[in-house]
Amino acid sequence: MSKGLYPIRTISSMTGVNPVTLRAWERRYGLIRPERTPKGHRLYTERDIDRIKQILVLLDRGIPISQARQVLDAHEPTTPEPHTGAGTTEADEDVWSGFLTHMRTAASVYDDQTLDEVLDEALSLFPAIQVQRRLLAPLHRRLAAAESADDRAVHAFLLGWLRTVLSTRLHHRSRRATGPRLLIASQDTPGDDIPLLLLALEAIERGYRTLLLAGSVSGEALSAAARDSGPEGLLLWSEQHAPPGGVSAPAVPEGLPVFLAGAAAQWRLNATNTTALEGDTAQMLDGVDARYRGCHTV
Amino acid sequence: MSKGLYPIRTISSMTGVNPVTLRAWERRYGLIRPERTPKGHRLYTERDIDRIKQILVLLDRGIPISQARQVLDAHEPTTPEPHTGAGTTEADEDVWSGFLTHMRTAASVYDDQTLDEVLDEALSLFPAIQVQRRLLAPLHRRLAAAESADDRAVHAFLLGWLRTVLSTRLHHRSRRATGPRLLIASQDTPGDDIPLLLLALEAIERGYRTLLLAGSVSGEALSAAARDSGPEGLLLWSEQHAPPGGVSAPAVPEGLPVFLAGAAAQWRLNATNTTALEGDTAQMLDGVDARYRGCHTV
DNA sequence: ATAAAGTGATACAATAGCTGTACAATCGGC
DNA sequence: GCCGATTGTACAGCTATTGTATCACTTTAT
Repeated sequence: MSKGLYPIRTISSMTGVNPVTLRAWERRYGLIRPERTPKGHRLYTERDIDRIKQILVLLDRGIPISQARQVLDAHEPTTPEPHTGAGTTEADEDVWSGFLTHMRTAASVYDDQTLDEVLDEALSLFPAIQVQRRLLAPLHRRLAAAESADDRAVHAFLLGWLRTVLSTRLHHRSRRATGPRLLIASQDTPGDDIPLLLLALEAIERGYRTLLLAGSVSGEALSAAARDSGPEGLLLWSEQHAPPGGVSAPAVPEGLPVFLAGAAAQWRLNATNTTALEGDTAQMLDGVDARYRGCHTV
Repeated sequence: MSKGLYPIRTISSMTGVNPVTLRAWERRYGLIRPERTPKGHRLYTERDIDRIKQILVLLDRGIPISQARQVLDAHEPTTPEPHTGAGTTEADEDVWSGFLTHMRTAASVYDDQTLDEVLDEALSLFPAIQVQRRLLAPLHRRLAAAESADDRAVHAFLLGWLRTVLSTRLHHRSRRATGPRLLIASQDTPGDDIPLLLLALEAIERGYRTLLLAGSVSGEALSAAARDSGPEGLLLWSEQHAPPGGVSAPAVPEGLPVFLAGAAAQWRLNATNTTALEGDTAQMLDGVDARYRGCHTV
């Protein structure tokens, strides 16, 4: 598998789709979102090419381009053979649990090559956000509660792998976001920052620009960062059941919205402008979205 | 002189690439960095010719010249460049300290975009191993001793960025290695695993296959990993001044060489087959090399 | 010694890319 | 047939990329 980064002209000649059209698809439907060079030129990967070819198949079947995204996201399989275009959700469940089992097996023998391969396969079949929610997040949850020494070793290994994979994605994606700037920080002892990474990735998917401060960040340090990095929101994650500095939020610039996630959502703070986020990653981000709706283009 | 060294005109006629263009590629993208005569004339090796031919293939595939480096780097795991110490000039020193200042400034305003850009520039001028040793490692050292709240916040930010950058490199490179398998682990509280990442990267550069267990790994978990992942060496990093489990090394399979690095190098263990590693990252790996010399192809 | 070739720096032109707006063809519903 | 929505494409006004030309020197080789 040769990993290349192709400019739009190459993609156009390989797929037969006019560059203008490719840009229109991206702008209007977000169908393919290639990476960008620092100056904004699009860089497509092989995966994008596959996706475009899938889209062409859909168009050929008479599916309007505006629907293509939903069809793709709902996992119209790569093998375009399904007699029913309807929801193959049961089959999907099997696919996910297959992936999950495969990955857990690979992890238990410390085989990161296989982990990579399974992830690649999942990403070629499903949109990234689904893979995060339905494969990586459950994978992490499953091993976080490790008991035996064996499991804890596997957990440490998997944590490293997950962190690498997720932070690489974060790094790549974060360049082109344009929405409100969110400072995402954790105040716990570091060690397992995967939930934070998943949260940040979800935020990026929704257009936020994120700045991640994982690990243990003291209240003062957090205040300094909130002052100097000029965020438009502060998302604080903690699994502590009480705020470390008593009942007051960290000192933040006037008017900066603060979101509390994890166990921190239970904190009773007498601060205004503070929102508690509950539920899973997606629901938390819904809460953030609600705060900015109408004020910013997300 | 088994290897030929050719001047630029020869390379140009052999590959069909205009000398001016070759110079531009070198200046703009650091694509090929030939040796130089004392007076500065370029001397290309056969390997450079191969590389140029690969580049021509990439161009033919439609990959823009500005992306060729990334693609090549992703494919060719290691460019062994052992002659390091000799060519260090005063001008180089200035360049490095310029990079360092630039990065520290960028970090202090939480500007990861600029961090990326400076890193790209450094990587276009120097081999990766040099960049690790002379830019990333010092950058990390400089901020690890942060005192003020401001500095600690910046440190947390930089730590995240460094971790992402380093682990991405590690992830990419580790696929091709074929040497002895090293299990690299830390037994400290997690938080700052950058030294471990730097160590693992250096190991990869030298051809080892590495398996990294960062974060706090208990002795039992470590034993389990050492048993199940089938390593040919165990490199243990710790900043604790005494081994957590008393004076015995973690139970490892019979005959498995164990290396101790960091403060752990001072541990007095009554175990055989144990080597203490001192000095900087490169010196530590020299110690590991010595252990395997003649037994394996590194 | 003199010509040929190399060096960095700067500049330039041709091509290609970006965003945003506009427009025309097409399609489904009434 | 009419109307609005959909969708591919065109164009304008910029910016970016990239191969090459040129200049003023320096180095090398005959």
